[in-house]
Amino acid sequence: MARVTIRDVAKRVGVSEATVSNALADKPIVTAETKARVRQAAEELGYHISPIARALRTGQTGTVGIVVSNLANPFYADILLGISSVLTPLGYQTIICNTESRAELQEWHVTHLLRHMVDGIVLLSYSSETKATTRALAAGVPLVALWRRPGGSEVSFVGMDDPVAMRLALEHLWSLGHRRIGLLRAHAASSPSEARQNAYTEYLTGRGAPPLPGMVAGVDLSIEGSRDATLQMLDLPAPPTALIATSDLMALGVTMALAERGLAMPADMSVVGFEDTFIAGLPQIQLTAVSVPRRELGIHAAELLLERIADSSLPVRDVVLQPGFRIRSSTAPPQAG
Amino acid sequence: MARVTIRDVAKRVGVSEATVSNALADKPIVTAETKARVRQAAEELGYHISPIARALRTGQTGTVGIVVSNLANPFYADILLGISSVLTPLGYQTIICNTESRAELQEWHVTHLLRHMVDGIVLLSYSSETKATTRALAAGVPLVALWRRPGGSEVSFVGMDDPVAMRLALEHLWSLGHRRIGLLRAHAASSPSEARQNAYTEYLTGRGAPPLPGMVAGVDLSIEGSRDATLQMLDLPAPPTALIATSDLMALGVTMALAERGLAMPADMSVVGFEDTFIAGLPQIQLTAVSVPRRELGIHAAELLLERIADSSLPVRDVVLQPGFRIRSSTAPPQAG
DNA sequence: TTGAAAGCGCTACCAT
DNA sequence: ATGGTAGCGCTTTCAA
Repeated sequence: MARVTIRDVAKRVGVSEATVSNALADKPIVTAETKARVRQAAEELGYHISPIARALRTGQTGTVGIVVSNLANPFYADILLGISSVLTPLGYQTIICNTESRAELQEWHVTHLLRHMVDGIVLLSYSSETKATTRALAAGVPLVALWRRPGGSEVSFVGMDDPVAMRLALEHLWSLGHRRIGLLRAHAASSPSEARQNAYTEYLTGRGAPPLPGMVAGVDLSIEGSRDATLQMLDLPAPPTALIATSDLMALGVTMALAERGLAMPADMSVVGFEDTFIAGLPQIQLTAVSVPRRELGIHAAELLLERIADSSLPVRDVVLQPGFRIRSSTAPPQAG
Repeated sequence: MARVTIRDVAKRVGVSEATVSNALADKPIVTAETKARVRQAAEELGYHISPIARALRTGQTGTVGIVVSNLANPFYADILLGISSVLTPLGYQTIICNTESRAELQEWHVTHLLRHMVDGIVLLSYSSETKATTRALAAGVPLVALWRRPGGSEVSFVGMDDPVAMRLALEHLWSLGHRRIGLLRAHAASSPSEARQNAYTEYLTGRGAPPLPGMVAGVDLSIEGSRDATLQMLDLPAPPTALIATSDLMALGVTMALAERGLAMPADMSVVGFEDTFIAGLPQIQLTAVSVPRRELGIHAAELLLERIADSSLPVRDVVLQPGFRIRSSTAPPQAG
């Protein structure tokens, strides 16, 4: 059961290993006839190239790493699906690494991916630039940041138009008559989170209703975190009549808090989510939400990465996708009084 | 920026490459003092082993493959977390492959994992034995099946005690007074699905209430599939008063169907789910469910795999974990009449 | 157009 | 206890 090597094929055809290599790589230098004979023999022997040996020689492994903050979040899972939908058909293996949003795990994973000589890395919701990413760039390994933009440097970026997304949510609520609108934003100091808050402040200020203190809460992405933040907001002297949560999971946290206080949604509180995963569409949830084109985000990230793997001298690029908006039944006009 | 190799370290310390290799592998043959000097030099130069070169030589890559039927299902995501929680700290890279439950993609992924010389493969909800898995075993690559048991052969298996799980659900419903209990099982002819149906039939028959025709539906794992099946059951002359869905997502499909028909849960229909993911616990869902120890399943699978990676002569083993049961508000006594 | 041979970085053997 | 060296399977000059 020993492995079939290029040598076996060469012997079988009666040519050199070099010729087999060139033939299988479909190099123009080899005669069509020789190519045919080589392919035939390879087929018969069940030969397949060893990516490992090839990698040692060329430095190209045919694998790409994906570093993701939370694999168990359906939102990220959908994005991953988008990524592999382009990478897998091309024969790339994807090494998915989960970081639990922990900086040291991010670092660890990127370091290990580099040792394994991945051809490129997608940083999905990566918190910030690190020594490891710097090393990646220095080693010429292309990086694509997705969803969050880590500060600085030579990385391509795929994201959503956050100001537009925020305005979509605000316009909906404003037109329903809401004036005290709270915001639950991601706690981490990431660019999308900040862009959203800026758009939020700008919008409300522009309409003469600048947000009151306590109306913006920075939370982690967990359901519990948003639940707690919501409970705090409900204790404000003039609590919000509507809440914008910048992820579906956060919105679920809001609904938990409301349930605990015996408040009804949307009667007592309107809630707008972000993402619009399948959860938002469940009959019991029916969350009005900004919808994020998850698969498309993944697809674009993969394409940007491939582009730079093919030619690393290409400049980095940014792709910004437009959000949609889906009105369901978690929003309504505020109660009189 | 050329890579630091073992040769550089050897030169620096003034020993041979062989000694460096042995020292870093902590082989007892090397003096403690030499080891110290080698480690020191490696540190100073920023040397790290090349897993690729090592793999070419030893056949061990330090990577394991995970083939999963649906990455976007939070249930499987949780299991993956369990797997990596043991593999990652040990320095293993995990290559996660999504198959969308498609046989040809399963085959494709296993084949590619073998070419990449993974040290072992976890088959998470793998549908059936294939040429690729046979090849894996022939090549001496250990396989662990998780959740579903693919027919035959030399694979370790980690699963749940399905008969017990089913009885937990039935006992709960029976004691509430339900007698017409429907079952939504996975459509595929997998062993757990069948074990559950057998336990179901046996339980009800043993109590003199064998399931009527149409009370068991085989569905795919999607929300829509279960919705459709539920609608059909509701059209039966004597529709069930309770439904057991063998996954949380299926249970959500049931609730969709109920919502469409204007039926209330649990008043008009009790529903028991399987899995008990975070979705089941949401205030709007509150699904009574058999709870599956997802992380533990993953952890055991990883351990079984490591065991056989370390010593492939070890016999395959099975691990069967016990389910829990969580009563929430999707179940109640049947309505009078 | 094809072949011979070097070498990617490492480990395992055999000497010393 | 340490060193020399072959070779894992492949690609890539360079020569023929």
